[in-house]
Amino acid sequence: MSLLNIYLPDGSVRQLEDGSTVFDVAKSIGSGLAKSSVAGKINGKLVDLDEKITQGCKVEILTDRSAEGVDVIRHSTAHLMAMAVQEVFPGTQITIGPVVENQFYYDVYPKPGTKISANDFPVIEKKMAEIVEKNLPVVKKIVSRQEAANYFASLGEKFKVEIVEGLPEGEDIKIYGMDNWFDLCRGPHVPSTGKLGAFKLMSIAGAYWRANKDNEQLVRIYGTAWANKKDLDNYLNMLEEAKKRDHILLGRELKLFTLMSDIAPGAAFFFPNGAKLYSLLQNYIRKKWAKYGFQEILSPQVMNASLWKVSGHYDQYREDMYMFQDENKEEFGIKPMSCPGHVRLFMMGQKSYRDLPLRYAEFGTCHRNELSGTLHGLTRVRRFTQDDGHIFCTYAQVQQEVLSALEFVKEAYAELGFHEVIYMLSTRPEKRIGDEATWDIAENALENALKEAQVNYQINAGDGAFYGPKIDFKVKDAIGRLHQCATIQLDPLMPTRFGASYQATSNSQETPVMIHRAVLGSVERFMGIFIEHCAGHFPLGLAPVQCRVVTVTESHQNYARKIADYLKQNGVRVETDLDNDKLSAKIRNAQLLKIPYMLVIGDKEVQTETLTARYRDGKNLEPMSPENFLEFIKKESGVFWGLDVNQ
RNA sequence: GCUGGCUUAGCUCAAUUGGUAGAGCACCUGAUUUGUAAUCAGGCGGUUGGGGGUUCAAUUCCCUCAGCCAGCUCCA
Repeated sequence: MSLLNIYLPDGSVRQLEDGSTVFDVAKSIGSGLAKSSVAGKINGKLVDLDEKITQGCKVEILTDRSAEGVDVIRHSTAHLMAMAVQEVFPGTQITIGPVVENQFYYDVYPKPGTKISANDFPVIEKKMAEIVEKNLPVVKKIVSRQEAANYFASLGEKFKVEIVEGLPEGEDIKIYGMDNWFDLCRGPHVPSTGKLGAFKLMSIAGAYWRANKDNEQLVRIYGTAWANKKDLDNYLNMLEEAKKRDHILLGRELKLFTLMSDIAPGAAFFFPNGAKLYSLLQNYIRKKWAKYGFQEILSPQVMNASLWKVSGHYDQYREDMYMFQDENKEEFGIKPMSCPGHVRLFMMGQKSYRDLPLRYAEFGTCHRNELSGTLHGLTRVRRFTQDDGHIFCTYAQVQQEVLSALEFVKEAYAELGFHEVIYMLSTRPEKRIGDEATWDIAENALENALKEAQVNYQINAGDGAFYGPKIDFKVKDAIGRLHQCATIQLDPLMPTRFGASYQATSNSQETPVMIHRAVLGSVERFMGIFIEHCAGHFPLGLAPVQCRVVTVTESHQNYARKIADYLKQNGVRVETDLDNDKLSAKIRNAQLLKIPYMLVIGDKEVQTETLTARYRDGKNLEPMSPENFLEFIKKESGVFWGLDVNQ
């Protein structure tokens, strides 16, 4: 018997007997690892624990503590659920059951006349628990295409037969089974059902076979599965927490905005408090524009169809644009984006290499007729305002400009309280225009900028736009959800389509490259994410109302007004509550509005000419003079002080 | 747009098998003058999302349109 050398992720070498499996590797490292292992990787490829190792391969053990390991658990739980559904509802056919973020689903085709609803979840979950209890081994069979087709045909599983027939000829087909129940699958799966158990069925939705509405209507059952009960509970709690933070709910409670979906679906109405937050965010970005060398411009809301024809949007996105004809039957469109207008503005007058890089920025309010089913609160809307910036430059300048844009994003998100940002470089897609040399230059420029900025980034191969590569950003919010906001895109196409040019040192006319970049993405969407991120407890500097003066009795009104006037004149966003309610009621009302500071005014304060500030966490500051409180507010507001134009 | 679920007062929700709607909060008025999350009393408020149908009778059953929610798809 010979020995096999295998390599572990840390680079160390280990020797195992010929015929050993991935599980044996785990055992050789430690019994704890073997116990928590659910699958493995050989040379980067996901495999089952019983997969045989080969000479010189790289082996990785996936435990239930790793993200990939938990996804294996989810996938196995999807199979478990499908098995249970077929036991509870005999005659149901199975199709596919993939893993999605934190969850899994399985599409099933119930026997005609059978209706599966969320009310059936307890029964299905109970059946699943029984199978887990039995700790059935998950067995794998390698069969030929014909064998697989025959097997599923004998069960009347026409969807499975269709999938099998679509697989390439000659390739081995894997089927996984528990007891007498088998499903076609690439795997890997957990070794036995005892590894499962921390799951919950979540929701039910309709779907079509192969996502085509002319095909059979399937029932899609969603569930979530985790390594253990604690992780499951954490996830369910996170969902509960997310519900409480829902920006639509908070938008109403905090009097920020309202949705009048009957008259303006996908477009919000902002109350004064919401409009204040909106303009504070805009002014914050304006300040950054100035710092990073952008000049603010304004472009029209409605432009002739000829513009959209040149830009390509007319052909590509006309259905989603608001188009209309004027009295001369001339066609116009409300802008779905600002880029073409910015290119046209760039083209006005002569441009020289001395003008580059030229950085234009605009709060571009755009309208896109998004499908009704996609609309949601502030995060998916038909009317939105992008903090849109376009840099016109030479290829030689791209790297420096991208680096500067990266700094912009990094700085802004840190200041806005998002401390984890994921950077992704999306490279050339299959369907693309432009020559390979240009793509090389463009991708290298973006990658070099990422390296120079010293940030970790992932590469999303093939996910770039058809005209150029891009850097996308995902920010993590307070409860761990990722949101895509900022973007930096390289675009040599748009300037070319419009024939934009500048005069180079060689006296020739050259086409500039264009960098699209947005930091917030859209003010609306960012606001929605921001509301949920801080659960309505806005940082002092961005709170629409920073403090509310509350009186103990009517006799304190004059002094309270004096305080409020003083703070207001000095740039603090302050309001008063001078009603004859009990102090406790006033505190409660301010608390419900999540106003950062309540300034309590009673006999004590009037006599000593002070105020007692109560923070929304319930703690009082030492009584202080209005002057000292003003200084305190200024300091606490940090970079956000002075953004309010009405101050 | 597609699939499923849903739509009752500003908000959160009630209303037996079909018998033309109630409560709390909010709001308004009055009383109360109060020290850190709800003072008391009275009052206003609804063509039950719009339209159509079945029925002696529809919030309830059916059709249709709109909107909302969860997914799908999409996100220039």
